[in-house]
Amino acid sequence: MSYQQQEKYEDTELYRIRHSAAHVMAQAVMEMFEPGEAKITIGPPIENGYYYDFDLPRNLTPEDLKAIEKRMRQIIAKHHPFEKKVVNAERAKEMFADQPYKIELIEGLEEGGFDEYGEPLEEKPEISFYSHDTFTDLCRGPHVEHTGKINPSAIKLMSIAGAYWRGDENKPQLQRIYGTAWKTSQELEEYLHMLEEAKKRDHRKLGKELDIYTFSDEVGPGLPLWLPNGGTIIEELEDLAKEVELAHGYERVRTPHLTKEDLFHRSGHLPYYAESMYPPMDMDGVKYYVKPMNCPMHHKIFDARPRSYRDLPIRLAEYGTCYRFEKSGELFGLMRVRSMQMNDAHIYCSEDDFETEFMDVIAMYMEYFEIFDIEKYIMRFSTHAKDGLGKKYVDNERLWLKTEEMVRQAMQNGNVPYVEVPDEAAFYGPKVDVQVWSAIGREFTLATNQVDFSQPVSFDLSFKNSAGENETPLVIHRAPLSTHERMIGFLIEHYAGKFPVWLAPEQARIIPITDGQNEYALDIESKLKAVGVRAKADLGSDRMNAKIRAAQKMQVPYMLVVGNQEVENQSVALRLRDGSRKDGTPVDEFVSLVEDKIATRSSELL
RNA sequence: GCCACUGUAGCUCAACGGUAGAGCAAUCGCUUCGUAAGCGAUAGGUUAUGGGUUCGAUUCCCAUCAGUGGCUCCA
Repeated sequence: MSYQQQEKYEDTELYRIRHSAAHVMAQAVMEMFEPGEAKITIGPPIENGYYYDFDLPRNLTPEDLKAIEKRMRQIIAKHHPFEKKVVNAERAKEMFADQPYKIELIEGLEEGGFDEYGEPLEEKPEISFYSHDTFTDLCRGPHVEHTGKINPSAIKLMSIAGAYWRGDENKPQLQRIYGTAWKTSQELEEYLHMLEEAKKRDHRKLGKELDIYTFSDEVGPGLPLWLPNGGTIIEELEDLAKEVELAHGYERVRTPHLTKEDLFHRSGHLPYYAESMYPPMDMDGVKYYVKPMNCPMHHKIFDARPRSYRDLPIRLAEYGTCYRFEKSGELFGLMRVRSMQMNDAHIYCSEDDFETEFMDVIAMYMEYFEIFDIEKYIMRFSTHAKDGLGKKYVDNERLWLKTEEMVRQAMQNGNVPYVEVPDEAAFYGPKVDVQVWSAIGREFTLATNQVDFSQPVSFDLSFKNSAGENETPLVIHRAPLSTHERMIGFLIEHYAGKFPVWLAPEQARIIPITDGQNEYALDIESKLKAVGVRAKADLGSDRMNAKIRAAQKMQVPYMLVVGNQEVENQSVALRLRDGSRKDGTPVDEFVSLVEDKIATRSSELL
């Protein structure tokens, strides 16, 4: 995603090193096959490295990767210069006569139309080649002066993957090799170390270790089962949502998981969203669908009685359970699942109220981000694309342009930084998504704020305005806390399992030093439970050290070690999960400390 | 869905043609200990599932299922 990268990346030496490494890799791969057998496509630098896509007569293996990497080092050692040559299209096509993908690219350039990803270009570019040693590639550069400028001890081939030509699943599938390249071996080591560290906080690993969720083959892929610890976190998130939504004037509703097909025809889901829906079940000739979104039911609640402008805005909230049939390869731990519970709400408002309502949702994001200390994110404003009208998007260009301008104005007036991305909207309107990254660097949408000018019309929603006329409301779909699945997946990684006290499944563990203090430990446990603290006394026969270790591994924020001394003073030897200690803390003092941290949803332990 | 890889006890891994083994967790004893692993014993597996090759399959082959890395797609 281009907006992730600094504009300047393309001007850096690292960019040229990676781009050149891609060419060197392509040479090494070409040498493994008879002339004309291997087809080259594109090989750009990306964040942290580069890739190159090939169409090859056989599949590459991990052993090939080692051989390719070895050959790359040999090529690098020869210090082959990179030479640029500008040619006309005719000559270019001659040179790449046996490279159909290159011919396609040259034709794109010739027509002045398209770059290597098939994206339109502003002006007709020149056609240039870069050659080094035996390898020549259609390429606009830039490169390093010669292959020796690539540090042979700072490169590594990372993985083999499939990728569609021009990212189109209807086009041939290519083999992609990902590589990384740095200036120094130390930078490479740091990068690899960073990847290792990221794996440790992967929610799939931590979610298992912390007993938050599980999957069962018998239940099905993408259908997570929340363990008690996960259930606790869900309860806390819902309590937070209830509080905040009450303060922002929302009302809570409840709707079924299942509806007749007609409702989804009317909403537009069946024409535009059918691919992502579970197939219907047939009841006496009537088809019922499990809901992929809650909106149609909320619309019917709005429509349950006549509405006046005085009632507006109406804000209906529900932690609704939805089911979406995501393709099998798209599933990803908790972050991408087939059953999910959304922090959903629909705001019905007039056009005049739109900006206030839309910005109030953005303000709600900010409130949440502050609570969770979320700092790294991007607001992405997704708009329609003209040629998707009637296919991906409801066919009403006038309303698309109008509502997009309303959102743009609202964001600008509110001074909210955002990037605008065409052709990413929901089928019913433009949206502003909050993009974040998983521990392993995968980007995904956390929260969303969407405009809908389509469903209110198809549902015949209306209210009486002050002039006594019927007016169609706008609908805002919003999910600041995402879904439980994605939010908790994200939070596990965000906190690396060290949840703030209010979210921690177990908030305090009491550890008696010998069983002589068991009774005292149980006393403290019930004192804490009485004020709503999730506490547990560990009365096992392990030594204290082992009990501490067990509590540490579960990231319990507070460990209360109690021996004879503590019993005498009515105190606890407080140990925090960061290893620090506050011995001799009076029990009452600890109780009020933990109560305060929970009540204020503090990120601090002390 | 597509391409590649992987699938052994709850977890992390070993054995890789001669009918499975360790550590941790669990259970039961012993231990009663001052801030990240005390000691011992017991139990736990039709080696994802279903076929095939073989005298013999966890190991080789095929299919299915699931997971992983990507692509596509998304809260």
